[in-house]
Amino acid sequence: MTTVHTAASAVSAVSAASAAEEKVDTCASEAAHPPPVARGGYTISEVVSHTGLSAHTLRWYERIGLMPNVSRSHTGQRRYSEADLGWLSLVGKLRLTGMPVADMVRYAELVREGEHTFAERQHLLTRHRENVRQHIAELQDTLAVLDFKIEHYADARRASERV
Amino acid sequence: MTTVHTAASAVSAVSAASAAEEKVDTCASEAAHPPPVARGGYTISEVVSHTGLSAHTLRWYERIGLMPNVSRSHTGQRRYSEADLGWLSLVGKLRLTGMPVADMVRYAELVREGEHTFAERQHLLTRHRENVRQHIAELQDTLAVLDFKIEHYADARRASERV
DNA sequence: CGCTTGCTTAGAGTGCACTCAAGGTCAGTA
DNA sequence: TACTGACCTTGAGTGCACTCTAAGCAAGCG
Repeated sequence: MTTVHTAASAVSAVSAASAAEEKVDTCASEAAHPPPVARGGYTISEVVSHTGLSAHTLRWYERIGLMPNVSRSHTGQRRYSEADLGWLSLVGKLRLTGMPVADMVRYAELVREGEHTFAERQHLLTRHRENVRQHIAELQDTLAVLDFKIEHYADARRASERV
Repeated sequence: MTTVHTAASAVSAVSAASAAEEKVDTCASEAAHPPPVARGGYTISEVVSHTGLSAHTLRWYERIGLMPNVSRSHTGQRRYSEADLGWLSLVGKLRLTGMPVADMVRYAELVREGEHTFAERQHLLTRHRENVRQHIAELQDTLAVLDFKIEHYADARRASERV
């Protein structure tokens, strides 16, 4: 039960939203089955059930600058946009692949700073991609060992049952 | 990210050594370059440089029951055997693939308890193998996103330079 | 009106996996 | 003999990523 246990599947549900990414059209239908956007965006509890992250974590992400510019209702409650969900999906992927929060915060800063940071963003992601590739190799290496050992135990058990 | 960042490359150095699984002959020349086994095993600092783990960590592994039965010199210093290095290599792999230390300790207990724990050992490793497989899938999912974004930044930069 | 539910904040607490500190023993060398 | 350096122990400290607490505000309902 390390960091990965809560909401792995839920986060991948969000990742579908991230494919859409940036330009979200704000002009959806207004009355029927009022989509969250008609009320100004998703509430925090909607985002919780959508992503599997806790409300605490969502607020904490905002506090540390990882989830900036979430808009508010007239009573100060958070209203998440589709773009916010897309960003959360990316953050979820980076998190699940072991990027430190500090690096994600740095990336978020770069995004806020505009297009002149493309080079650094590319560099940051490229570095992370290398880490991910290496980690995949380690995992596959381990998979081979696990296969071997599991087969070994299975063999030994079959042999002992036959006696 | 948790757990993965320190000493990743160094541990893979161990796995190379364990791949060899050198059956060291104890009857080597006594004076010249005495092999560690001739002195009763590897010292902790030799294991440190071999594995990339810190001496602190090696002692801590022993304290928590993850690295049992390390023999000692007549002055009480640790002497690691080849088998210990092999075990350490496995532990390194499990650790790099995110198995909680508690589970590794449990596995170590089962190994100590003997052959009647084969079923539970197999179960434990099988469960971990599933986690590893799922994690690989997540990593590859993320890799696709990273490729897409990196290419996007590269394109944008090429375009802006052409202007 | 009171109650519940759901949200707000800043700051403190938790769990994991180390990582270090303090004080000590022992072998080898000047 | 004095010193150096590698090793020993127990217990405390660190960094990360959450996770929870406490106190309070606002809306909806019987």
